[in-house]
Amino acid sequence: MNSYRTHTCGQLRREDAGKQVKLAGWIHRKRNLGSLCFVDLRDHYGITQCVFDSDSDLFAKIQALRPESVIGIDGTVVIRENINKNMPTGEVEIKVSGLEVYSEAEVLPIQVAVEDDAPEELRLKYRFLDLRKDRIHKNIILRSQVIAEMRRLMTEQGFTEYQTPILTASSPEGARDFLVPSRINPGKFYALPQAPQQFKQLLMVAGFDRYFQIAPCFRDEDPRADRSPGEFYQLDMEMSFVTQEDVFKAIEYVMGGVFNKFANGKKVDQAPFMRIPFREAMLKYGSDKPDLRNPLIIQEATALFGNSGFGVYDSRVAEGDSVRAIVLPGQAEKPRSFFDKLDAYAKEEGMGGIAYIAFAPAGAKGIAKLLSAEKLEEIKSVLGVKDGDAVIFMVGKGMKFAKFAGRVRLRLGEELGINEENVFRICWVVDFPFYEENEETGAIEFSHNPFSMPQGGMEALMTKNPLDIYAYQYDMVCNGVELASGAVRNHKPEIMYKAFEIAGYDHSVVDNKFGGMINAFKYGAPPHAGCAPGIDRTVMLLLDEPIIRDVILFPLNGKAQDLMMQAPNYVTQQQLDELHIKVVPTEDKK
RNA sequence: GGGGGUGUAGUUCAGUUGGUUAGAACGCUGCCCUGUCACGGCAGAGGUCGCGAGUUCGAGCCUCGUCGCUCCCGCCA
Repeated sequence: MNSYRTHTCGQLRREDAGKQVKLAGWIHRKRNLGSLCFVDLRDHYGITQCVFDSDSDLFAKIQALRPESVIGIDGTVVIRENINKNMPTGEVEIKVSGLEVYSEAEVLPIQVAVEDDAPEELRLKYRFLDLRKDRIHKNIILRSQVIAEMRRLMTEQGFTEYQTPILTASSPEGARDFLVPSRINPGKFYALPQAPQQFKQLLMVAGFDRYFQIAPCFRDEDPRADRSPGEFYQLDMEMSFVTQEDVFKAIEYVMGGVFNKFANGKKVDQAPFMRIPFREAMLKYGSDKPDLRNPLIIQEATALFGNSGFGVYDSRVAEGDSVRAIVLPGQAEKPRSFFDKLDAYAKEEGMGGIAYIAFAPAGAKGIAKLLSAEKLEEIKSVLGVKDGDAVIFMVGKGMKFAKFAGRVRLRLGEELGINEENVFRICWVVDFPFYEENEETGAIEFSHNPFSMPQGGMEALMTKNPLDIYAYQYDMVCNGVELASGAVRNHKPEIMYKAFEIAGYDHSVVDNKFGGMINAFKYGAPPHAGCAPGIDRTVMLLLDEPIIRDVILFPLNGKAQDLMMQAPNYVTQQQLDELHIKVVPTEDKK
C-alpha cells in the first residue's frame, strides 16, 4: 500500500500466513505475560493481534507505551496457537520484528476499549476519543452510508442536489434564529436558515423541477434527548407539477429503500405506508405521531354515558366532556391495583379519573356494579369487548384530553409488554387542519405551515368554516417518531393573502414578511410540493439509539456549547468594533 | 422561564443513627508471570466529600444559600 502499512488491521486472514506485512494503528489493549506481550492493534477497519517476544529489544519499548498510542509494526503473519473466533482476524497474529512509535498517548480521561459510562461532559470534551469507541464509530459510519444511499435513491429518481445559502434572511415565523452580524452593513444581521424552505420553493419557480439537498438546518431552541441543540440535517426535497401522492411515492422510494437496506434484520412496513388523517390519529392514538407498534386503540365512548348510572361520568358528559375507552384484550384478571395506579396517574396529570370494567369469568368488576346488565351488553357490543377483556374509560375535553389518552395508551402498551418488537412501523399522517382555535383567546391561528395549500383552495377559504379546512400537509411517522414533514405549497398570491387575512394579517404584513417569495409567485410559479425527512432521527431509529448525540460527530451539549472547541466564546474588542456590536455585560455575575 | 433528579478518587459507585484513619471496582504506577484475548498475581499512588455559611463536643451525612451537571415542561412554522 504505502510506507506506513501494507494492510489494514481488519484485513489479514488465514490465507495470508507467511506474509511479511506492515500495520499501523492505535494500541487498543495490551496483555503482558512477562516474556510475551500481546498487543491488539486497532484502526478504522478492525483489530489485529500482534505478538512481541521478550528476546527482542522492542519488548521494553512496547511495555512503556500506554493504550491509544499510535504505532506501526513490521512482522510476519502466522496462524495463532489459540484461535479467537470472535474476531474476523482471529485466526492469525503478527509476529513483530519492527516497531515505530508515531505518537505516544498520555493517561486517558475516558477509556476507549471499554464502555465506561463516562459523563457526557467528558465525552464531549474529548469527543475524538469517544469517536474511537466501536459503537460510536460504527454509528457515524452508518450515518454516512444512510446519506450515500439517500443521495443514490434521489438521483435515481431524477432529483438533482443544489446548495442554498447559509447566510440568509431571518425568517419571521417559527423557531428562534441564529443571527450573524454584518460588518459591511452596520446594525444588520444575517440569519442561519431554519430550513431552506423559501429557497427550495424559489428553485421550483426557477424551473429546476426536482430538487434535493442534504441540508443543515439551524434553530436556536432548547434540546431534548431526540433533538440536538443548534443544528441538524434534513434530506430536503421539492418537486414541481405534483400532487401529495406524487411526493409520497418519491419519499417512500427513498425512505423505504433506506429502512429496508439498513434495518439490520428488523421487519419494515412496505410502501405504500398507511395514511392516517390527523383527526383519526388524535382519536385512535391520542397523538399526531402514532406509535403503531402498540396494538391498543382509543375509542370514542361518550354516547355510552349520560344516564349510565355512573354518576361522575354522566354529569361530566352532560357538561360537554367526552369519554374515550381502551379495550385491553385478555386483561380481565389484572389485579385491582393495576387499575388503581392508572386512576392515580390520571389524577396526577390533572385529568378526570380512569374507570374500568373487567369482564372476568367470576363476574364483571370495576364500575360494572353501577351499571345495568343492558348497559354492560351495550358497552361490550359498541366497543367490541369480549369476556376475559378489560376496558378502561377516560373523561375530559379538547386537545389536552386527546393527548392524555395517548399517553395512557403508550403507558399501557409498555406496562403490558404488548408492543411489537424489532419492527419499523411507518405511516403518513395527513389532512392536518389548516387553522386551529387558540384555546385561550379563541383566535384563529395557522396550525402548522402558512405556506401550505388549503384543501379546496380559494373556494374553501371563501365558503368554509376556517376550522373545517384541511391543509395539504403531512408528516411521516415511524415508531412514534416524526421522521419527515412536508406540504403541497401555496403558489398563488391571492390565496396566500386570503389565508393570512383569515388569521388576522393584512396584505402589508404578508408583503413585509414573505415579500421575496410572494413576488416570485407573481411571475409564473408552478404548482409544487415537498418534504424533508430528518437524517439524525432516521439514523437514530435504525440504530435504536435513544440519544441523538450518539449519531452526530461533534454535537453540542445541553447548553448548546461545544466543549471541545469551546464555542461559543468571547471575541476580541477589535472584532466587536468591526461588527459594530456593543456587548452589555450580564448582571448575574457578582 | 418553570419543575424534578444529582454532585464522594481520573471514571462508575458504596458510605450505617451525625462519631476515630472515607471504601470497592475499573483506570494509573511498580514488581512477578511464555499463549493471552476484559490475561492473571502482588504491592502502591491517588480525596478541599462541588463551593460558602450555619447547627453541634464532633458534619460526607442535618439546615440555609450558591454553583455545576442532567432529565422533563414551555419552546421546536
